[in-house]
Amino acid sequence: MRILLVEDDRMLGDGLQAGLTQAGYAVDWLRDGEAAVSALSTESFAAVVLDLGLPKRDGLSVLQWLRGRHDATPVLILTARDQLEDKVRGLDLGADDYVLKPFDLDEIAARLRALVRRAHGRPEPVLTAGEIELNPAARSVTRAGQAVELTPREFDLLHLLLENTDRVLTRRTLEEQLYTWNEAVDSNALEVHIHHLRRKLGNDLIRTVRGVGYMVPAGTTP
Amino acid sequence: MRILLVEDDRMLGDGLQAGLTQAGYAVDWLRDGEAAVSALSTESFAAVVLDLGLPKRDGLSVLQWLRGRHDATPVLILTARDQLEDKVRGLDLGADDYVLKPFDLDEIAARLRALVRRAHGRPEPVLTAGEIELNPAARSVTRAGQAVELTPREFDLLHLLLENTDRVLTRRTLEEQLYTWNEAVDSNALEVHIHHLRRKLGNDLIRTVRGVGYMVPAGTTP
DNA sequence: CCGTCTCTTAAGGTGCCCCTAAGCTGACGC
DNA sequence: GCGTCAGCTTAGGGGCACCTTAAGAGACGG
Repeated sequence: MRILLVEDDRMLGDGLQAGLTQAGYAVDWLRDGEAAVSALSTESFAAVVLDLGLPKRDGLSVLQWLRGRHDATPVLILTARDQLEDKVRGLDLGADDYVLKPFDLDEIAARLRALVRRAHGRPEPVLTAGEIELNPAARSVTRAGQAVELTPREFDLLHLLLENTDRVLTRRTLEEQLYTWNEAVDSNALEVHIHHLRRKLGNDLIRTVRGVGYMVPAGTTP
Repeated sequence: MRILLVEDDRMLGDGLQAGLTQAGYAVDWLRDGEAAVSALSTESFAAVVLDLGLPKRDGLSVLQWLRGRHDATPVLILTARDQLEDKVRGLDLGADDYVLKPFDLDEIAARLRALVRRAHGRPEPVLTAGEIELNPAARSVTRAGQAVELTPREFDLLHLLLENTDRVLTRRTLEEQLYTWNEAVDSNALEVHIHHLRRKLGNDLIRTVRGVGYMVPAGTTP
């Protein structure tokens, strides 16, 4: 289990590295924010232990950058007790947990374990097509990383299409799935929803197969 | 099971000692902070019941000293209702639980039991979402560092939601978890509790997913 | 036994979503 | 090039899910 430790204080860093190594982690120790960003952009870690006061690039900035590229690597923040403001801002920026100075090594190890378990334990299945991503658990959709708001019907319809990429779904099939039982619609409601989806997600995503139905091509944008 | 009681009030201390002894604990009762530090540095206890207003050395100071030497002995803090600030600081300093004056002996005994049990395993991590923090052990919630009082139902509901951030929980799921199979409520009780939570914690925390249920987004507020 | 706190129930209001419908556009066949 | 048809686009009204509020039932402690 490889983790990244970012801490500029020599004494603290040394102690943390020793302790975390003892706890069974493979620890990479860097001293400034820029090095951290560089490492995080090329390598993968099970978690990051991040001090806030860093040379060259602040810890919060590193965190923000990390989350900005949709990297969900668990981040444990080290902060002084009197800097509650930083703590709150860190959590807002997407930190997973924090530990106050002075540190308890056991506590840090325990929290790391919890973080890794939480992050690793449930990989949420995500459906993708081109730049579109759909997360069924969160009922959320993103386009090129940007969140897109869909209504329930729109979401269900897109969900169906993404579960059957590269396969044409007939209008009949779609309506049967969307409208349970007997509330069959006798209008062009389906077309309207397709239209709304295209407005929000781009015209290239859903292809019309004339006389049959609709299809979403798999893989990258065709 | 030996525990340390630190309380300067004669009446209170006497009552607590009697009650806790009755509950099956071996109780050492000390009257001031310095004596407590002295005892804690040489002896081992299954838990500490700590009043905050103490002669010679303040309770919080004792707690800080204890945690400073990486002693993970469970600490239950006794505090007056109007000193919420102390409570929050105590939890930040590593207290495991707190009880408000006036005390209920049964409650204290129960919490002690829970503390000791948990000490053998691992403390539950704090759940966070945005500026909200929930401490399952203490059953406490803070918003931007400020303590927020929740009723039991409200707390349980929030707990469920925070354990599943970024995942939509259906109304059905929530009701099944909140109300043990004996009785499913056939009203909008859930909606009312959601409403109350929003009043206390802000409207942005809990998102309605129409036709499905509720969800609290992890990390920053979208 | 009374006051307080909490939870449920119920009613009324509201905003959003979804269907409908009707006109429009582009494709295909002749 | 024109007719026809499938699908596209737009707008509006109605319904329903959810919100909000208030009050009574129940639990608990004094």
